[in-house]
Amino acid sequence: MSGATQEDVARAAGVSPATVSRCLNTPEIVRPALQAKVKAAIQALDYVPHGAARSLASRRSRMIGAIFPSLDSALFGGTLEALQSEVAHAGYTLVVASSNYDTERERDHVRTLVASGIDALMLVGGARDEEIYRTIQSRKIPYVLAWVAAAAGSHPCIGFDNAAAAAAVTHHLIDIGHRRLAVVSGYVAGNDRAAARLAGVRTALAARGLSLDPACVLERPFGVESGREAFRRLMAVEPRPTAVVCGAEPFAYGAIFESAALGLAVPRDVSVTGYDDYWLAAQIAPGLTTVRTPRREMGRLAGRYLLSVLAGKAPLAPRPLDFELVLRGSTAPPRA
Amino acid sequence: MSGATQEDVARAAGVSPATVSRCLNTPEIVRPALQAKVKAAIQALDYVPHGAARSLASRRSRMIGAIFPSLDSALFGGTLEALQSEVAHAGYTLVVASSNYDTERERDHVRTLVASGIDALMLVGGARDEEIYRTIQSRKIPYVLAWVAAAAGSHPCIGFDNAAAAAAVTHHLIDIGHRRLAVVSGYVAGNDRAAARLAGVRTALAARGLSLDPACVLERPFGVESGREAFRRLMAVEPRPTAVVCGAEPFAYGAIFESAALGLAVPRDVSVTGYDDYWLAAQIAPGLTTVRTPRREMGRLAGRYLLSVLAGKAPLAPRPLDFELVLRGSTAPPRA
DNA sequence: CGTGGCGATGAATGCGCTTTCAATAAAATT
DNA sequence: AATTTTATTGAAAGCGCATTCATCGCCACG
Repeated sequence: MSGATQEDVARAAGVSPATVSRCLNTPEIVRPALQAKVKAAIQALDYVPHGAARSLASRRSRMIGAIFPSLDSALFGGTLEALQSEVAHAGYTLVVASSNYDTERERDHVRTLVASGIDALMLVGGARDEEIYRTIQSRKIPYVLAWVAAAAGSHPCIGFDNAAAAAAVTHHLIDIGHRRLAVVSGYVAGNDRAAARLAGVRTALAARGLSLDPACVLERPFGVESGREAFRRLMAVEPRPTAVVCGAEPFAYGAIFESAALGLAVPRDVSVTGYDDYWLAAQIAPGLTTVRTPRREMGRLAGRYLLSVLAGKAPLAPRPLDFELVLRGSTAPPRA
Repeated sequence: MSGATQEDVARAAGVSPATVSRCLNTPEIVRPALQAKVKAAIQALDYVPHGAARSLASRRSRMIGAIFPSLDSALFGGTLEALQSEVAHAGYTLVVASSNYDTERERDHVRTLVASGIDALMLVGGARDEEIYRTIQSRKIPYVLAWVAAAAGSHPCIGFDNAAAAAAVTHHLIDIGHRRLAVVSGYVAGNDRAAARLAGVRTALAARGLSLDPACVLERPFGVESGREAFRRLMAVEPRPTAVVCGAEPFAYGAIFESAALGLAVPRDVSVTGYDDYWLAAQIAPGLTTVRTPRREMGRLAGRYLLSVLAGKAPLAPRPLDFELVLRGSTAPPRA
């Protein structure tokens, strides 16, 4: 009913359970003849090894956990898909959870995942309670932080430099003549990516002797609607900013859509930049100047990193990944 | 190191391991006094029950599996998020995999997930080898098919009627005067949602004595680029169709973007409809006439359904969920 | 003051598998 | 040909927990 056991297979194949186990785990040390018999028995009985029993005996669950701030947005889809594919390829199974950008919930999920026996864990970003890290480290569970290049406390990271990417966008705007910038950012509390991006803008401005008008920095929940609303508000600031740097792409789409509603032309009246480079950035009119983030790459490499730690290989020290500034039509010099 | 065991806790609390177990699983049958001591010991030792051992002894893993055709697209994000949230709320852990719209790979994942001991399983759609169903059923694993309302063989489904939704869109077009429709569809092989949608269009047309010109039915991989290319090709068909029904929303976005490139006006020169109603449908100009699908609802209810089966409660026979035809600016009567 | 009954606890068993460890057969060495 | 390796296999011991089953107080009741 609930499946044949190793012993059933052993009996059917006329060998010991140990041999069946070895056929599955270290086939190279069992004679081909026996192996064939065992394989046949497995087929005949439709034997599927019992995962829990395996985990218990071997102390490895072959499961890897991942907690994302959200599973709904397009943001992490690529990372998730790539991660899943990578670990599945190595025979691992992916356990996911969504923290909803909530540290409390993330903590609970870490607990649950650790209890469920995951062998390794991927988290997004580095901003969280030390307690969470302790929980993971005390169990000696390999982990990696995705979407950031460096986190306080030197945790292993697979990501890019969020601040540098935001700075690159900002420098571009300054280079083409903008002086009054505005920023639409995600909430920076508990979100070090958002914080780094905002900081990157500030750094870039400071390097040119400029700064952000506090009225021109808006924190909003992610979403196009937020982008529209924020853009509307920013366009009412006096003196009006000539460029709006969006810390997440949906804000930028919202800004561009709202500009039409406001009778403003992008980039003639105001420049807009995004952050991530989704497909829409290239399709929308005007095309969105943005920074392309290595979303899938992060999933792939995070998986690879964890797998190699699990395999006992010393993984390469993860280097920051590249981003790419993509110039399109949404940015232009400000009107004289 | 790898954590205290039940026995350690028992010793620390001066009780038997059995009592510790009961404190965790059936606290109502252990005296408050003892319970307090055990809880204290658990705290002190930072005891986390070993999931695999638990599963092995109890024959339940508290894990639920889900296999999606894709994890990257926005398509299933809402369903995934809702499902995860629902099962996590009940103390279950979600194991995901992506089949990449590939039946072979799906089969492998089912095997892996079953082996890893999931208690229940969610799949998308009903088009797959009987063998897969046998694998699941022989293990008596509760399962549910999402995104469809009914599948061959009367499997439990949580979804809406894809054909009816496509038919609703089609009837709308016919009602406002269209007679020459075109369809951009996903590959129908191995994708019963795509197939049902295409069939729904055909049914609706047939009900009015109309039919599809074979040259006006294009199957494409999902994506905006496909939509653009397909739209371009359809606009070259003679006589040119007056409306393009897209079986997936990205096709529709592609069509609308391409129409601008072609110098065609939507809906004046050609009407376009979508399928799913993403946020972009309401933001784009013209707004996209489409059908809103209950994406999150499906995840929530699929989770709830599986949980209630696991709890031994007879779940309500799942009824088809509602979709909603959303009329916006991308459809209008054809030019006379 | 004695007895049946019930609720709470402990002892013991086994879930299905991996993994030493010992045993055997085959191959290699002298 | 005798002996040492080496390559395979089997026997058996848990892995950490849930779960009977038996036990022991304790209270209600007689």
